[in-house]
Amino acid sequence: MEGNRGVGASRSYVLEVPPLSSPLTMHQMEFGQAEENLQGLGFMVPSHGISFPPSTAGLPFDNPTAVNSEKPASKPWSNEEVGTSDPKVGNDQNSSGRDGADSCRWKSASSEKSKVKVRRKMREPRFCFQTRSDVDVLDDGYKWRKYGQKVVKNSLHPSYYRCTHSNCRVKKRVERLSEDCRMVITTYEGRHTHSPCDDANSSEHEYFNSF
DNA sequence: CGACTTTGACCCGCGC
DNA sequence: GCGCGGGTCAAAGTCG
Repeated sequence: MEGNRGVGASRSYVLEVPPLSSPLTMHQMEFGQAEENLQGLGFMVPSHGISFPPSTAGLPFDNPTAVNSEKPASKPWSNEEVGTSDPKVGNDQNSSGRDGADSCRWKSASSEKSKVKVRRKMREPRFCFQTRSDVDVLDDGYKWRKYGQKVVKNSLHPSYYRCTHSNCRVKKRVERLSEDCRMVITTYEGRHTHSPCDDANSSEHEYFNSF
């Protein structure tokens, strides 16, 4: 797309994933420590109640290497509501969100459309960060189901994932930089309504639940 | 057989 | 208003 469609306030980070030790497993990582690292490094921990990179928070990385790296290509995600509409977003997400759409497809009735429009504008809070990894899908403790992939500009093949947990509408988008295939940009949208343990039985993931 | 992935089509928002 | 491009749907295919 030409113009930045409202380059959003999506937060972005760059994390370097150690090449070995399957970067995606949340192994023995000290999440608390990780968080400190993040903050110490200037990572922004949202203070307004949105889910910190839902599960991204404690990402499985020991050593985040860079900070606040803007996404290379402008991403169209206007994230204005990040700081303002969390509660609404949460409600929307839980009550009418896409699930509404699940039962009554949003492309059907015209009356629905108006709702949808509103909903569409009310984007979920988003977090994006970059990682250097050979694998696309980070094991953040949640279970994801791919629901789409598309070739877009400035990105090879962004994949779209949705949390498989019922009533959880969290989505994430995974894309690789065209310039550096090892760079993976993961964007989380929404907030988990359950703990990672519901999906993956790992005590480490309990940490995420605090967000 | 159920869960998941792939993929083409569709819809909508935004810039011009 | 039009066209482009991103995001999502859903049928079909694949896998365990």
